[in-house]
Parts: sequence; structure tokens; C-alpha cells
Amino acid sequence: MPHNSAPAGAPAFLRVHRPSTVDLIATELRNAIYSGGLPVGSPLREVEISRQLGVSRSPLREAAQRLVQEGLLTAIPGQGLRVATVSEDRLPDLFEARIAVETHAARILIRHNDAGALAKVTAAFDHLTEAVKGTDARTIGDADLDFHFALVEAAGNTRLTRYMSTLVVETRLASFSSKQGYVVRRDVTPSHQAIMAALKSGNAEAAAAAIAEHLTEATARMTGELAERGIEVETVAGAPEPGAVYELGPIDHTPGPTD
Amino acid sequence: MPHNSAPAGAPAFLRVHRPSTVDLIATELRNAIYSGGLPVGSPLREVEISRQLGVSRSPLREAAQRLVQEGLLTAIPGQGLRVATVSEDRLPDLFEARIAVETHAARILIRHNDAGALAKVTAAFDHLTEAVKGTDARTIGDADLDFHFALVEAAGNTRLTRYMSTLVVETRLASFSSKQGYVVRRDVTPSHQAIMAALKSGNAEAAAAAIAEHLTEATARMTGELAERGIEVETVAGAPEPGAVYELGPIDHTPGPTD
DNA sequence: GCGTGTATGTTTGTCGACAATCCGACATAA
DNA sequence: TTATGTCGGATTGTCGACAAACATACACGC
Repeated sequence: MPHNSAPAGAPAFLRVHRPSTVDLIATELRNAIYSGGLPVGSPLREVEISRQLGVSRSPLREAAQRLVQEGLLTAIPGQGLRVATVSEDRLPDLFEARIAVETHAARILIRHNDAGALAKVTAAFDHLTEAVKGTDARTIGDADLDFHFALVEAAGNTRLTRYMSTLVVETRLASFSSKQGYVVRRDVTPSHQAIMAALKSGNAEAAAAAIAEHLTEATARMTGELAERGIEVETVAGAPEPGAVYELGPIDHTPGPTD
Repeated sequence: MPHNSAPAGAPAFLRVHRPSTVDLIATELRNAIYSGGLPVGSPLREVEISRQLGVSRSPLREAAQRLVQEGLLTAIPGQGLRVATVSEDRLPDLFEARIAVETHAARILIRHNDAGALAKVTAAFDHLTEAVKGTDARTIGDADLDFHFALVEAAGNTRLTRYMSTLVVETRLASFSSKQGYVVRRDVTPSHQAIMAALKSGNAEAAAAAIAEHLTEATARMTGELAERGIEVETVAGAPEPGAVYELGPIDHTPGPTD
């Protein structure tokens, strides 16, 4: 990729950023939750997981506290940590937060009028339309969440992006927690098309309205209100059955040679 | 206070919630940062602070990781943890996130049309109008942030409330990080009056606009753009000088008799 | 049979200690 | 004088171990 041309007067070097062991473990845990490797509600066996990651319990526990702060893990004193469950009655809370973040991200995106940023959203949208042609619910679900995340990321706000990265995992947790199993609509595109159209036309209010409607409808559908209204859904083996082996890749936290 | 009448069919007992040691330490650290007991940019001496809290380094480090996730602490490998600094160029990012959270909270609040919730916001507003009569900048600043937090809390969304509790501390950090020192406007009320009026009238868009304008103006002021435009400010000794003794109350994490 | 009480195994929560790393001061050389 | 190299002190990052608490299963009594 081409080097970014640094603006004149800017420092020649950016501050080096070396991820710590806790960083690596935290992302590993997030990925495990997102992928279902750590099933919803399952306890976090510290000795077992720390051995899988090739680290001690201390950095694992420190990393886990980050997910506790995010709400992805719940801690009960004396009982340890469990993967959070997003029950049906808490779905409105989750999606209302998504509406807050995503609608404002859309407003920012339109205000900035950055063609490059919008292009990335368009790319995610194209990827989604491609995914819905298939039948794999997981692929569709991933593309759906990727699109929504790309939208927020395009706004360029670090905090909203951080919020959204958590909300994405929480949404996935909600799908896993659902009694219906992991289901997705096959006609996800129409709502998204409305969002994209509003984004491209630069109509902030229309975009916000489309996003709010889309997410409100998603809430209603997941709470089962629209379960019998003939919306075509595709189920897939979502969360692995309890007792499955959690595969967590080993973490490399050795300093190692830099050359 | 009167007992809440539980709805019929609801479980008679709520799940008991016992705060863990890490919880206590985390809130203690947050308070220390908010109050300035831990100055901006100061390193977090683990042995020193853990002894002040009466705990070992392990639970302290775990609690600190929660603040890292919040962005209140920054971690540099091999260099430990430092209290985050919110430099001027990052102020727009912070306040844009506040706009996202607070405007949507206002929309929710108006949509719910809950008189009791609105009353709490009004109480916080009254407390603010009372505080601006005095000359203590810290008191005014506290009341200001309390009002904004009360607004979000009144919306009843757990996630937005959690976001806001962090944003409040980050805003305080920004004030501490400011080269101007800790300053507040003395005429904070007019903007807030506009917000309150819109909230009471039930005009969601007007409330959102008032909040956005208020926060945008606050951003401009803190970045120094309005420094010379004659806005009356009051300074106060904000952050304690470096080298001050961080007073952190000891934490009680002993199980203790339950009777 | 149902409920209570007890015992056991496992897991968590906390601690102290070790090694690696980093910062600062000092000395040295160009 | 400026820059480089070296040394020492201090702090972090990680580990293993201990004690307390919890969950499960089983036995006992009503």
C-alpha cells in the first residue's frame, strides 16, 4: 500500500505502539466470544484457558477484567467469570445503544463528506449483498455486523468506534442467547439499501431514521414478536454444544529478537 | 423510603449483588482521577497505591485494566500505567461522543415521557443553578457534569449510562489537562436552560439541537478559540501540584461477619 | 419422599517473589 | 560542548503457591 504523505510540520515518527500481553489475550478472548468458541454463559476456567494461551493466570485475569468492563464477561465473587448472556428482556437496551451510536456516526459521516470514508462503507455493503446470496447464516451475520461496524468506523470517532466494537460482540451474544438459535433474515438488504441510499444522498436525518427503524425492527424480530409473521429465516448451528473444547490459540508474549 | 411494589409474577428476590474487591478498587481509582487526587499524566505506582489501599498488587492491576478499557488509564509496556491525558487535539473526539450519547438520551427521555425521570433532571438542574451562584469553580464543574450525567441516567439505558460515567471523568481529565488550568464559565446556565426547556416541552429535536450546540460551544471554548472573546471565566486550583500525596482510602475486602 | 446438614473436590482470590525491562545519572570520547 | 556508552536503582510483568469459598454429591433425620 502507498505510504501516507505526512502533513508538513508533523513529526516524522509516530509513537511506537507495541501491544502488551494483556492486549493480545483480551482480543483473543473477544474473538473467542464472537466466534462462539466460548459459549454463552459458560464459566471461564482460568487454569484451563491460561494453559491454552500459554500464559499464567495473572495476565489472563487482567485481560478478563477488560471484558468485564465491556460487559462481555460477568463476574460473581467467589464464582469467577462467565460469558455474559444477553437475555431477551435486555435486547431493547442493547439496540437502543446501537441506535445512539450508529445514528450519530451516520450524521458525522455525512457532515464530514469524506468520499474515502464513504467508500469503505460501500465496500462493506457490497460485501454484505454478496454474502446474502449464500445460505450460510454465519457468513451473513458476520457481513451484517461488519457493515454496521464499518459505518461507525467511517465516522472516525475513536470512542464511538470503541463502543461499537463492543456492541457488535454483544449483538452476537444476543443471537447466541436467543432461544430460536442463531438466525438471520435473508432479506437483510432492503433495510441496508435504504441506509446506504440516505448516506450517499447526504441526508443525515433520513439516514438516522433508516438506521433507527432498521435496528428497532431487528429488536422486535429478535424478541420473537415477528417470529410468526412469515419472515424468511435461515438457521444454522450457532453456538457449539456445551462441553466443546475451546480452541484458543497460544499467545506469543516473549520479547524475542527484533530483527 | 417506600418499598417498590413488585409486579405480579415477578420473582420475590432480586439477585444479590456483592461488590468484589476489584469493583471497590476500580471505583476508588475513578474517584481519585475525577477528584484530581491522581494528577493527569502521573504514573500509577503499583506498590505505593496498593499499600495505600491495603491490598496486594494483583487486584490493583486487575482493577486498573478496567480503567484502561475505559481510556482513563494508558498502558505502555515496560513503563506501566499512567493517568490519561486529554490533549486539546483530542477534545473534538471526546465531545462528539458526548453529543452522541447525550442527544440520544434526551430523545429517549422525551419518548418515554416519564415524569419521575424528568424530575431528577430538573433537580440536577436546580442544583446547578444554585452552584453557579457561588464562586468555587470546582463546585460549579461538579454540578455541571452531574447535570449532564443525570440527563443520561434518566433515559434509563444501562449502556449509555455506563458510557456517560466514563465520559464525565474524561471531561474532567480534559479540564485538568488544559493549559488554562481548571476553568468554568460562570454563565453556564443559559445553555442549560435551553436544554431544560426543550426537555420539558417534549421537543426532542430542539433538545438534541440545544445539547449539540452547548457541547460544540464547550469544545470551541476549551480549545481556546473563544479564550479572548470576553467570556467570563473563573479559575481555581484544579489539579494538585505534582508530588502531592495521593490519598486513597483503604479498601475493605475482608469477608467479615454477615450478621 | 422431602428437606436439611455434612463432607469432598475443585476453583477462585490473594499474596509474595523472581526475572526482565526501563529510566536516569554518570562517565567517556569526539 | 554534544553525543554516545555504561552502570545502578527502581519498577514492571509474570509466575507459582496458599488459603478461602463455592458447587456437587451423599448421608441423615423428619
